[in-house]
Amino acid sequence: MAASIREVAEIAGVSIATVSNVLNRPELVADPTIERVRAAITETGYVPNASARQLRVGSAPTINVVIPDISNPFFADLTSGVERVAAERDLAVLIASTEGDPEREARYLRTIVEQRPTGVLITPADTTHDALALLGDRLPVVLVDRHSDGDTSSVSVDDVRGAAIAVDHLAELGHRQVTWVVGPESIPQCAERTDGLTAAAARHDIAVTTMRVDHLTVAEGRSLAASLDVDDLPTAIVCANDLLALGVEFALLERGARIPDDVSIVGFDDIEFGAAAAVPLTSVARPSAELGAAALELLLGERDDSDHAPRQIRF
Amino acid sequence: MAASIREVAEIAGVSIATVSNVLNRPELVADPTIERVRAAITETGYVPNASARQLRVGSAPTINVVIPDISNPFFADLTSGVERVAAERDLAVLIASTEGDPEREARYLRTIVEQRPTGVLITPADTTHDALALLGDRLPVVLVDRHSDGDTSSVSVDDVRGAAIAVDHLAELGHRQVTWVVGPESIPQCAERTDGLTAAAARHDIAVTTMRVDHLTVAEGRSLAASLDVDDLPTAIVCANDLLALGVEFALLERGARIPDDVSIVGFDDIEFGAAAAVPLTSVARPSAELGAAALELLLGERDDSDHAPRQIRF
DNA sequence: GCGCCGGGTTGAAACGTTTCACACTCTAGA
DNA sequence: TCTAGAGTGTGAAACGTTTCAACCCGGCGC
Repeated sequence: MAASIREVAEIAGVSIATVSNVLNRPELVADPTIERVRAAITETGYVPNASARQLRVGSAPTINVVIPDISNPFFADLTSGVERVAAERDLAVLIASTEGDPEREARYLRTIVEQRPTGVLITPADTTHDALALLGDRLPVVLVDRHSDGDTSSVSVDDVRGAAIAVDHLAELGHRQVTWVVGPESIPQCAERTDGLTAAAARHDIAVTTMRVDHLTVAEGRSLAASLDVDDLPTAIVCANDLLALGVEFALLERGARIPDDVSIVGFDDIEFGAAAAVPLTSVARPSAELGAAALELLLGERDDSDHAPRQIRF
Repeated sequence: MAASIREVAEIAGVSIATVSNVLNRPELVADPTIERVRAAITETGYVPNASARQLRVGSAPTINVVIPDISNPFFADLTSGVERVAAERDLAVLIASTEGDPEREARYLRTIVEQRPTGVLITPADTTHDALALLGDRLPVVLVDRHSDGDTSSVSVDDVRGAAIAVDHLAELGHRQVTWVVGPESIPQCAERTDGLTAAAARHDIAVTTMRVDHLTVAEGRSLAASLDVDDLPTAIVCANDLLALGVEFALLERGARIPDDVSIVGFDDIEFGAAAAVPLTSVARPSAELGAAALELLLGERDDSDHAPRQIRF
């Protein structure tokens, strides 16, 4: 049905090799021939078949991005950083969202490996890295927003330091205690931020109360805040990300708390929604788009250098 | 480098056809043989090459979703509806975000056509449908959240009616005038809602003031609200989507307006963030996930029936 | 007049699958 | 004893590209 390179060649009166050359290395072809082939292409509405090309060439001009949650603006921003540098290199970016489900993640990775893309950027759903085992060393991979311990490259943020910044800030404002709202320790961000926060709190002699939630979402933040005694609030609440923080803030505002007079709320990621909230969220910014861009650049650089030493970049 | 079906066949002592059968139609193969082939597969770490398969079969087990803005929760939800039904059919869902840029959209569509996926779901960036011309009738396509005039199938929402619902609601509350905050008319949703709103307003004898923004984002909502006189607010503001509405709400709250006492704000889409806002947003709900699911089902149904009559579904 | 060069073009192999038609071996029934 | 048919397995073609080696041909230097 769809026109193939053979028909184009026939109409233009050349061989299929020449058609291929017109498409990929026009400098080898005489001008009038190029002309004729181009005409034949538009006449037939020919579109090259990517599968055939990839089969021959060995890999697809494609970057797959695997993230846990597409509705988290942090990941949306990250993706746009990836897309920016991909566009320069004529690579298409394909996004898959695992909803934090390791099984789904595995499914996606399996089909991705079958696809033989140029590379994969992944933020694994949890810390148990068997996800990577699936990829093996079959494909160039860079971990994004996860620090790796040496075998794979990664681009991440120094979350220990980030948490310290948050605490320093609160200490400066005179707080003597904070409540730390955090997700499961299997998410590395949570673990690192817990470390950074407790260390910094100890340094400033600040007391920490920890509350745990299952997911880093607005809804969980809300329901957690519902369990707080609004007449006996801590002076400061630090949340493991902005979604949580927004949830907490909304719920508390609703129940009549004044922010930041009664309680200071701090989040992580600095998403656009946070700045736009009723009481703009104080947040430890993380360079999401830069993170994505750097990850892809690292990936591409690594692919070109045969020198395969994995690198870890920290922001 | 990567093991191919040939090596597996050799190790298992069978032909490649048999390996292929083990993978795709195991009922044709004797149990002990299956066993042997499976062992060879794990031994070699064989992963089938999707390009080769697709080249042979003609299409990839893949659905491409093209949307204007991945950070709009409405589209994120829509996508998750698509993923749900895709998972049942063992199809992978790949998302591309055009950021409302028609040129980018064109680029994506070009590579998608080359990929020969099972189908494409698209919310075109603007109303001038040359995007579809690119696809031609090469691929099964369903328009999502856009109504089409007959040549292609589509799944959309009756926005005229939605706008009417909003106005009816306001009329019931006793409002005599509304301010309508809307994006460019080239976005069909905006146009339809404008129609529905003005018609319904006329019916209720309500005065409409229209204000126009360029993008349907929180940021635009904020800056628009900044231009309002906070001491002389309209009694009701209807915004073309929830992002705008949230922006307006946040900006007005910040400037001391009381909501809903001073002014009622109504949005469209009923995104999770809206419900979670300081003053929960009143919003005309739209079944985002259902929209996505229905679109994919329509697409698949159409592919199977050779009966090619395009259908338009309205929620 | 000869050999060489280089620009332009092409034939054919190769990429890794799926699938169709066919072949082989048994068993059961006539 | 012969045949039909079920149950397994296989050889080879086909999918649509890219690329390499080879070819053709006209012009140039000798």
